[in-house]
Amino acid sequence: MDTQATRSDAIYYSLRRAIIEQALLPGMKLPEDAIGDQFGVSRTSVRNALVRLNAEGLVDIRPNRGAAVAEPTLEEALDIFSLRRCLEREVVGRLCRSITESELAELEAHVAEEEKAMDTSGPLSMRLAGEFHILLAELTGSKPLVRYVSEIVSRCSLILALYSRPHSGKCGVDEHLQLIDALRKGDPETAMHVMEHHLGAVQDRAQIRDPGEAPDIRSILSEYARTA
Amino acid sequence: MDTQATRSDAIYYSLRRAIIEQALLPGMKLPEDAIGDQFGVSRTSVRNALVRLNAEGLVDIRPNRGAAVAEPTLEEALDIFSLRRCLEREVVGRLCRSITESELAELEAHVAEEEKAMDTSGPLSMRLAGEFHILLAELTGSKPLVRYVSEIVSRCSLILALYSRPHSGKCGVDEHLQLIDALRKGDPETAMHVMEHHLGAVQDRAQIRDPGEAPDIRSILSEYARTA
DNA sequence: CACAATAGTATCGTATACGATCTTGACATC
DNA sequence: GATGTCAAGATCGTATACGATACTATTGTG
Repeated sequence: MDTQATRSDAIYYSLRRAIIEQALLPGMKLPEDAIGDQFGVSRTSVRNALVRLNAEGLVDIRPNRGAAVAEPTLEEALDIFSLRRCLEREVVGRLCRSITESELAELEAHVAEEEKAMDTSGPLSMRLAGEFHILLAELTGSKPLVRYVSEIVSRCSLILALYSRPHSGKCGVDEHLQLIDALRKGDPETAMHVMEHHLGAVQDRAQIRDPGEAPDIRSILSEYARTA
Repeated sequence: MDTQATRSDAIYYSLRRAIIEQALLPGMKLPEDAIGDQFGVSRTSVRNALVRLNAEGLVDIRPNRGAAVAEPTLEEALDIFSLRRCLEREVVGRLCRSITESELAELEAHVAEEEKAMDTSGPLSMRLAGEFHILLAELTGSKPLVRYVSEIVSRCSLILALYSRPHSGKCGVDEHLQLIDALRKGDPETAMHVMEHHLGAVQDRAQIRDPGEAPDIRSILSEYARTA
């Protein structure tokens, strides 16, 4: 996982992480040259990565006008959250009748990491919060489901970047623990209800916020180029 | 819609259609050179298209070993159908409280086309059957939902190509009409039930089939190169 | 002074080229 | 006869180059 098979992959994962951690904010332009320079690769590899990010809705590509971090409208944001509910209900439903104690332990370990990261910087804890949901999806063993949940969760990060206020400290750790408890009991009704409540809470953080000015893309990506 | 903005787009849509209409069967190799030759473009544009198709699960790309039409395992197939139920339930639920009479007419017009195509070749009627579901998603007005349903429906075509028998004549036209009736009544319960039943019927066509031999990719694509 | 035309720059879309990796088939060896 | 080795060909990943398109700032005109 340290070095990817291809350079395109490396760029893809780096950009993805940069977007999810909100280092690259919605609306920010993503010029192929600048990114290529920063990562030390040609435009070809960058384009490949951008195409993929576009396919999963994290990046908008307008012909001959370049790529930019997607800016979901408020309307799209509501759709996406609605879809997320739909998908995560499916996840919870499947897990209730299949989850094992060791998998529950895995989830608890993840939440422990979340708690540890709560003190430190926002980006990490934001990413971990999302990855909890992706981990849930992975435990279903359904690759397509993982793909969709990953995608949706990423886009929700984007939405929170656009519409949420600075964001509250806890970031849902308690709710994650509640969910684990519900899964352990194996009762779909309560589990789904907890999930529903949790997602509602996440969504409720959405609120208008002004975009602010655009800093230099190279300085932002210098952090991400190292770990590519 | 006749000519796409970029060549990559043209290739993308052509390949996509070829896969959905089962001209390109699961497992078939997709060499960049051969496709580029056939469409009269360079590998660059073909690659771009293949990356996109890979992102939506229609094509597998293995590093340094080329692309091939995806071959969902039986297990993945079940997952995908389960996901499809989940998504289309969402679609139907939304439509029940928003659909207008003119939209219903639009659906009926589409089914009329399906009926007309029933006599002709399989590929067309198979594509139309899928597009009915995509049209449903479009009527929700939710772009993300359309994207996901399109993706899932395409992959279901792939699955039917792999696992279904020659395929029955009606192909669900009656069920589509039933669904429209249910939507007109605006009752979510019956509508979802009808949808559930319909998808169950589609899924039940799944059955093992042997892959057969691989014909020349150029001759298959000559048909699709014209309309690119 | 406001606004349209235009030249210059930045950025993208695509083709081509080259090295790297994988596949295939022949040959040698056990 | 089975298996391992290696060379030739096929195919891919990536860099680079060039024409096309969109953006920007300057200049000229009403």
